[in-house]
Amino acid sequence: MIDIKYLRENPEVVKASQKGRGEDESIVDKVLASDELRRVALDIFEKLRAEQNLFSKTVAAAKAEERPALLENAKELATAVKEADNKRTELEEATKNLVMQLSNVLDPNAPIGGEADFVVLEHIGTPRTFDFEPKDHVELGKLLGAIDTERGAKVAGSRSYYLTGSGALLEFALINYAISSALKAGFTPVIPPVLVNPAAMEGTGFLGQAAENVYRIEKDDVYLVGTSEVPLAAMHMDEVLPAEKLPMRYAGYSSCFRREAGTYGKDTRGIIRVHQFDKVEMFSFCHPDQAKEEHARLLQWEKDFLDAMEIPYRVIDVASGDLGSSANRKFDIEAWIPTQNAYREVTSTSNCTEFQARRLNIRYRDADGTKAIATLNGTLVAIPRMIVAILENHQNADGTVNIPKALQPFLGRDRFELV
RNA sequence: GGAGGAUUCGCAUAGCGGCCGAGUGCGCACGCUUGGAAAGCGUGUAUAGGGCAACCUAUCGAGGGUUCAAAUCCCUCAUCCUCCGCCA
Repeated sequence: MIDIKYLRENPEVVKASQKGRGEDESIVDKVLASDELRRVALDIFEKLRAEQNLFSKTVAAAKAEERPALLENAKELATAVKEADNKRTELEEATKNLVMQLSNVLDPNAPIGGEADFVVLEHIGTPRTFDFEPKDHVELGKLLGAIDTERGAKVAGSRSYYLTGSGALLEFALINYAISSALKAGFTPVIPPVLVNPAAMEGTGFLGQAAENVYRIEKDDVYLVGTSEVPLAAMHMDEVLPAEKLPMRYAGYSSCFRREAGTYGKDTRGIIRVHQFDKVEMFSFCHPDQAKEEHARLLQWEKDFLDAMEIPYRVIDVASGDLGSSANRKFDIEAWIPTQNAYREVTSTSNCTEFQARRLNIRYRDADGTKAIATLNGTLVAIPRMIVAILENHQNADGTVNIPKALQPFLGRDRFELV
């Protein structure tokens, strides 16, 4: 949610931002108009209410026999107050509904354009040249007894899979490596709830344009999270955090559930795009003045992870039209996938500035009072895609796969063998 | 699933339908006292909105209702605690 005061003072900036995202800029004027009406209604209500409060006091002070006369007109006043109150509430809601439609104000450095207009910031590592025909992760997964998509489909439907043997062990190793590096970086490890209430889902902004991709358990009115960003962000909902404790960094490990609506025919083979996967997510509550620096740090930790996995990748600055509504800037890391001859997204980090915190009512307190905090998130490791990248990049001609050095201590060996 | 109890200012508690935005204790901040500290004493100590300001308005788990007036009465819901049942 955008700060209405900021919007009042900088309508042109917000309009330009909406335009840059390819979103409706006329909302800005609608908000301003609605806000004006709201303030008038608020003023009317407050004056009437003040009158009523004052009157009530005179009633209280009056003698018993004088009261009936005093109460004569009081009912009318009470009705007027109630009416004004309803009007005020109505306009407050209308204004809020409009404000909620606005996306976060873009970082001036974010590239403007659609999905294809990202800017490549850097390439790290060199894609390997194979002296044999590389196999894709589905084939390798079968040879290693690591991934079983056929039985996944049988039991759970499309985009489902089993990780077995080496695959399961690889997940544990990745998680353990991720958590131990997060600990070194000062993160608090968290295993959050993955079943959350509407307030948490709504507050983190996943019931807006992303609602189609969220699983909902209607009977109990709860949602399955698509990322632990949701329970991590909502963890401090309605709280005031002390400024000296910032940044507060959490590394959440959880399953993630995604309906993948509207992706029919896209990445249908293998485990690049699935309905359920595990992920370690970094989340930071920080001082708004520190958000940019924190964003750079999250990106660096993501890069460190890819470096440790010895996988070539590139970093892209995601274009305005492809940002989530909460993010004002987003960097994706794309790993080289040999059999696709392409870089594919494996991790992503977003700076949500105070946008998300305002919805969730999370503030920090310093000497000057309380203000909205900044929130940032970034993927440390999303299991299936990392498995794809590791298998495909580190495969040998016979189908065995070399294990990156960083993971060897967690697996007790240096190679995955055929089954 | 059933039966009770609770939810008030950072924490602990008090609170008769009007004098309660709310008392007390602790904590915290500032001041006095002291060679310095502790103790003691004094003062202050919520958030949000509107207004240039004085000030006004809202908020006692949430949402409704009764009333001229609700922390206080009624209804619904949420969370927590205790007991019973059930399952691990």
